[in-house]
Amino acid sequence: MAKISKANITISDIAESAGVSKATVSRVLNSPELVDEKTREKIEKVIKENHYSPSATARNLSKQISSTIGVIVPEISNTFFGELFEGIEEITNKNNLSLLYCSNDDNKEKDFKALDMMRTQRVRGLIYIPAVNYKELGLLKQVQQRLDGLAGPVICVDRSIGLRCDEIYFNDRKAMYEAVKALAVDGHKRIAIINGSKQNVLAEERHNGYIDGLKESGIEVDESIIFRGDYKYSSAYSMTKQMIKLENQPTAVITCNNSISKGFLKAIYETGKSIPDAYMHIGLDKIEMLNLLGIPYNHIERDSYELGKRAVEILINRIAFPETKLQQVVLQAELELQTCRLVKM
Amino acid sequence: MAKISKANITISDIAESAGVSKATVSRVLNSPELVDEKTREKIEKVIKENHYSPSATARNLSKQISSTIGVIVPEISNTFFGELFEGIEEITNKNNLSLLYCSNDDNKEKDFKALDMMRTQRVRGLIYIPAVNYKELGLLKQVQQRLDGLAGPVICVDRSIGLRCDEIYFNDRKAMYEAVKALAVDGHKRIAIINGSKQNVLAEERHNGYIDGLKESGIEVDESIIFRGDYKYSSAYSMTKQMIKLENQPTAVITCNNSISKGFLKAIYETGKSIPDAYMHIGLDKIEMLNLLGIPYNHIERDSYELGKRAVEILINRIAFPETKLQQVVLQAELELQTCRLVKM
DNA sequence: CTGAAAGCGCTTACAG
DNA sequence: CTGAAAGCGCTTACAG
Repeated sequence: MAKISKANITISDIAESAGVSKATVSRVLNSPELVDEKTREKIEKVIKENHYSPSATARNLSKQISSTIGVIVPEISNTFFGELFEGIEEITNKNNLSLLYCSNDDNKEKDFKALDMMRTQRVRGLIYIPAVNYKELGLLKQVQQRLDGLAGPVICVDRSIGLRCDEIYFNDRKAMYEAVKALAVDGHKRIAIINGSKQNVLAEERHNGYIDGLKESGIEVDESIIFRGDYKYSSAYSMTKQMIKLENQPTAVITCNNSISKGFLKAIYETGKSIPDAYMHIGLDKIEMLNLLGIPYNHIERDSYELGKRAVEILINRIAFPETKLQQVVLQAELELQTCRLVKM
Repeated sequence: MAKISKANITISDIAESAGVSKATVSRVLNSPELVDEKTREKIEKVIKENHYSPSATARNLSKQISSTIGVIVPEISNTFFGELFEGIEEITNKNNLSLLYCSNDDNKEKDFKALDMMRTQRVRGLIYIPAVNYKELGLLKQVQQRLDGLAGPVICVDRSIGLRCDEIYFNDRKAMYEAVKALAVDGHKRIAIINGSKQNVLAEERHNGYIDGLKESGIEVDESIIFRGDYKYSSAYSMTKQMIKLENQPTAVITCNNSISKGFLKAIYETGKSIPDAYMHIGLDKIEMLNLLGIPYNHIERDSYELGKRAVEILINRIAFPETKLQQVVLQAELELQTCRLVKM
């Protein structure tokens, strides 16, 4: 039982060195209780001495199953997804699953490429945030086909686009509805919204919630203060600049994601205006920096860390029980109206 | 050549359906130029019709080499690492490499577990940010042994702790030196520093740069305004509160990472003070929110996106040319003294 | 409790 | 240009 002098030690080397068969070594690795204590100890010693660690590749091939979970996310540098991803990692790590990462940059081509990779890698399950609203584009079938071709189940996160798989997302429509109502109760009659494009499912959800809220509050819809661009900082920035020039000004503004909120604030700030003096404001998602600095910031809070954790749990459950009915989990976003005073700049 | 009706289509199914051998199918997958055009077209048709995609697991085992790169990062929700990770993903994606992700939470145990996983997964190469300063802990050999046991080369990123592998990091010492000098030139003689712990390599680097700067400027070192906690928000917050109570106040403060800067600003803000009226301030790393809002913020800028891209490039190069000499790449951090005016809160 | 053998889905050196 | 065969490093049903 001298040290094995080889670069890549395999199960055969261990078996030989311990004077047993590969099968027995494999058993101490997988079901040690089946192996006689003395043989087991001997084998374990050889394994330890040689720092042997079995190849996941070989095991996966043999078992016809992999131990890695795939995750496809738009972009990790947006805090919402960063925290989502951390939640995911916490649970996969606890369950000794590896994590294969791919970003799709909200881009259809990259998304397809990512899906193909997950396929080829035979991931055990996939956590999937679709890049775009494929339903709108008439590409839903193509995507569904790709999901069906995967080796494991899929959970679709954050964006519900009608895919046949488990889903988990926030109730953005309701949250928006409540935001509008809160503003209306506060006396606001002209409530602007800066939102993403009509192709985006979430933007539509949020738009509908906004309309719900107006109707419920008896406020007429005014297209001139409904702004739709994309979910990027720069688009929100220029729409805000436009808004500021409007004859008939809104008194309150709702911004539909983090980047939009930032673009909005930047434009306001640059113009020498301040919140809430110029407009009452409610943003979607917290902005960490404001929170850390203790600056009150009205927003809809969505716990994306929790979202990530729950998503993995559902996926693991689905892997264990493939036949149970598909589920849609809806998480509640919470309206956080702090002091109704934003940073005074 | 009817559609194959099976759940998991393999190369044998394709071969059979196309009336050729597995070897030939494999060739059209790997080196199509070796295959006769007509046979190739026939095979390609069958592949497409059946949406066949070869198993990376089987291929990896057969080729004795994997197509995934591992990455071990402290935490993705810190913007510095989030952007680093995006840089990494961009390059791996371009090179059709998959990315196996693990976080270590700046925690030794998780770090070891992550390394073991990378071993077992036989990653082609590893991008590694060590959780802690193992040299200090006398565990360098253990870590080195783990790195040596990996299937591929390693690039150590952001923290140089004396590991035998390629390295890339920022010249923090020089950046700190320059920050101190800039403040001294501006007339400051009492320059405080809020820094991470002595166990942390980077904290030591930064500390040394600070001392260099003082010496060069003929300023005596004053221990009472050198604060060392950890790199967390809360620690910086309480140290700042302490600092504010000091008899002999500093006139300028340097904070040694993002979280520390935030804790510092929060404490300053809460006390009703403002920057730069109370203290001139230089932080390490940008703070996105301040930047977006157009609020001037003196800081040392480190492009972590670039760091990530370069790291992968070096790793890919090392994989291609294993025998070339190990390299240490030092990136320059840049002092950005905007208007020397920070947010007025 | 243990071993020999077949098999997982590929690749590739070899022969033709 | 193509195929048969061996091999990659495991697991597991089967026999003993």
